[in-house]
Amino acid sequence: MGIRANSGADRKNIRLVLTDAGLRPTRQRVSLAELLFARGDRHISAEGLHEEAVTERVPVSLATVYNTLNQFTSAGLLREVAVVGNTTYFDTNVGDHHHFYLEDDQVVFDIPGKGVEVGALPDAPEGMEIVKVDVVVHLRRKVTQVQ
Amino acid sequence: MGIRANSGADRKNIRLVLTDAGLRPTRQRVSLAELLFARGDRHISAEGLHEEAVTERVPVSLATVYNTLNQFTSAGLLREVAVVGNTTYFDTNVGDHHHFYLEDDQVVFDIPGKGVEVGALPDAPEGMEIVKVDVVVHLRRKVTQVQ
DNA sequence: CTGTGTGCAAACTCTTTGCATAAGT
DNA sequence: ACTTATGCAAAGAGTTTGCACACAG
Repeated sequence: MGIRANSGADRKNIRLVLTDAGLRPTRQRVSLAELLFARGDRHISAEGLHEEAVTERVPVSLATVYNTLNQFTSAGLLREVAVVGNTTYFDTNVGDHHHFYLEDDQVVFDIPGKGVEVGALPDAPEGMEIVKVDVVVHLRRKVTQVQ
Repeated sequence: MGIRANSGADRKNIRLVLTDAGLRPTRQRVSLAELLFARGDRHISAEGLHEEAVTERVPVSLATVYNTLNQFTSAGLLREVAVVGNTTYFDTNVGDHHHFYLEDDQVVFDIPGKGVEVGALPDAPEGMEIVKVDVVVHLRRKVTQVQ
């Protein structure tokens, strides 16, 4: 069912979840999972997570961060968030919910509460099935007149 | 108001629209606009448009295609479509509507008709305003059992 | 003629890959 | 021990940029 911060994202729990997902609980994967799931919902890029790992004295290479994020996503522990741009964001909240994208800062965050209701979903075309629905509300900082 | 194929996307019209947008109607820009707007709604990448231009004997460099697509987007003639991945897709339909993204083929197409209704939009956070809303319904080809 | 646009190649960013080394079970 | 993961550096996409030449008004 994924890793939830408030269910105690401690090492034991994390190792269990990784094992269940068919992923060896290596030092790097456990540490990255801790960083990712310790503080509840996060939206982070590979580069961002790597920097954080370096700061936290977790020895891990950028390539491994990419591998790990993709593996976690395949395992359903993370979800990729669609935004325009060349950077991929990963969301620790796997449930159905949607996102604000602040264009000025290139930052992603959850739309709080029941902010968006996607009404009737379209039927998937013949022979296809819906994998997920991403709603991204693009924001810009309001231009305030200087007085 | 943009360029609409069925309003006659001929050279005269295109030159006018470009001029109104503050863009000089150069050979390349007019030709690219023709390719983009000749056949109604399209979703195309820079690389794809460049290949098409080459096929159509329109002499234009890839860098110019990128420039042009970005300029058209700034001018409101195109709209960027949000999908995960490293390729940016541009949509000739600037109106409010949403997209299917076929993951297997990395192809974008419009959701036909009134397939999606985004209900109440969330309030933009303090000091910000909503620029646009992108809904992307990810599809996968249904796995059919071999018998 | 004057200023803007274009083409080319190089630079840049993000991401993936190949292979030797290290670590998990 | 055996297998899988990691790190490094290099390769690979996609995109942007700098500067000389070409073109539109």
